[in-house]
Amino acid sequence: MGTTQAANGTVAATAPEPKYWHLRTVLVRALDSEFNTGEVLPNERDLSARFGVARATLRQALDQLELEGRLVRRRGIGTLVAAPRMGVPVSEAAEGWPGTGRDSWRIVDAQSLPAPAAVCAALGVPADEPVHTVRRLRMMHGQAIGAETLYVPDAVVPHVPAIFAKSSIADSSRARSVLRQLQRLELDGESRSVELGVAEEEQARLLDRPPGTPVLVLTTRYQAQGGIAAVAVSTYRADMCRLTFGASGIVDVTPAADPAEVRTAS
Amino acid sequence: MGTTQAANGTVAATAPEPKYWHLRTVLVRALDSEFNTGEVLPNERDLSARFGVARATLRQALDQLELEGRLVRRRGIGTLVAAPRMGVPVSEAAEGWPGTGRDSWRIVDAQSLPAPAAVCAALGVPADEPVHTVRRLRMMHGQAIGAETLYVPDAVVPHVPAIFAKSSIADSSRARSVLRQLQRLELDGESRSVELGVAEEEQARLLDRPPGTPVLVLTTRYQAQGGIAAVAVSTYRADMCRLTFGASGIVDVTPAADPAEVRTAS
DNA sequence: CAGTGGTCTAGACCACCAT
DNA sequence: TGGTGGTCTAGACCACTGA
Repeated sequence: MGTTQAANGTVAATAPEPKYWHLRTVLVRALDSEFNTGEVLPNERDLSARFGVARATLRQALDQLELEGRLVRRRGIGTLVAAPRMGVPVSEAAEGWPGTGRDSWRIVDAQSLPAPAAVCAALGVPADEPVHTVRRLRMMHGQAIGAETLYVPDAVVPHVPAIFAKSSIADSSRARSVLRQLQRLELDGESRSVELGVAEEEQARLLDRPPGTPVLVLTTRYQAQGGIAAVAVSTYRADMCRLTFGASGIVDVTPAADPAEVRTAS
Repeated sequence: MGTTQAANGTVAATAPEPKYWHLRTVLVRALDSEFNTGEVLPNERDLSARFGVARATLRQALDQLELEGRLVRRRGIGTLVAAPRMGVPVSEAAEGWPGTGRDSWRIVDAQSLPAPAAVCAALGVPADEPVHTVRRLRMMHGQAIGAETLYVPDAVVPHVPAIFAKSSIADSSRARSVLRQLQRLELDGESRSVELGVAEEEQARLLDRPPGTPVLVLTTRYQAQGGIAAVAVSTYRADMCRLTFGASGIVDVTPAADPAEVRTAS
């Protein structure tokens, strides 16, 4: 019962370990030793019966494992053992100006819109001034693993056709124009930050996940012309990604394996 | 009811938004407009009654907000509005060899132990060879926000007193000796990666949080002497931290404010 | 002690997928 | 159509905090 009763009958003063945490531990061991990537676990009702707990309690344990990227749950299908997370390079060498390196990005669209207040402050533009807002997806192994919104003030890319500037019509050719102009600028440096977030409706849709999905939010400030010329806010699926920074010559500590099995499937 | 009924009476084919997600949206708006950092929300039973949902459903919404770092829940106390996350520098300039910059670290202990298999592989040592294992806490505003385990092979720090080498006795003077030796080495570069994890018992205890707490796992590979000389695995509290990389001259996009209010308060 | 969040239960219904 | 995970409920008890 996850109880605190010691063998001799005295009450231990330690910590009454929650059932769901104990369950998680048991499942971790099982996953490590008895299951392979892509295998289907018994369904939740069977599992909860087998462990003698309520389904809600079992689900609490599965929630943890999913947060850790060890499980993938698919409605109507079952609970699968996830492949190890992929390493996603976000280092200088791999990117430079967004889209420089031969990364796999898929442009969604672009329009001219007022940016969030925090972004405007960083860019040094008035809070209500429209800026080029480019949205694109980071693809890996044929999967959308991240969604990025790039904010670029008009003044930074003056040669973008006038038809596009100030227009709020979503268009992907505008996106290409903005990115081309950006790449001509000399980049002084970048600074990045990472934090945990949850996907709101918009991002969730782009990543093909339900709202509330945990994501790693990567904010990049591109420095050029003596100031911050652009800001990118990228949300990466926390279940699938390990963001890698710095010297690109080095590879991972975590086991390589071949990703894109469970994750890619269907 | 978070229903999908359209105004004209037809059934919309869109998505039946879950109650807990709708609740979260409502609460986010309330937090943004009507609450200040440190304020106490009504208790869960009142809130769930007020919104006409079961307590479990309300808790699902609060779980999301806690994951986003907007709320702090304290058993026996209540649910408080959290301060904005702190920016935690993990850039080259701020660190170099661990402990170089005037960061606030608190040494816990050190011993000689076999490292995890993945770490051994990166260091290029046999899986069962003991390495110096230094544990320390990253402090900020008087709070432990991260716990780090640093792995250093004997060969990299040959001048560490022989009493320490190969000894598995936990000791903080050994830690200082290892760190001193490390800082004398010329550092060629570093590579880092960040992913989402949950705190196991050990880390959870160090961070004064319950097991299962979401953390950002930062893995750093220090390159020196033509190879990887040391590996550090740091776990930062995801609710409190935004990890910042790169050029240290630049500050945050996200609002500064004064952290260390709710978070610091006992 | 009373009040708070944390855990757990047993059951219900829904949305989705394969067949 | 039957099986899966996703949502939601109403209620119970526990662990911790502060007065």
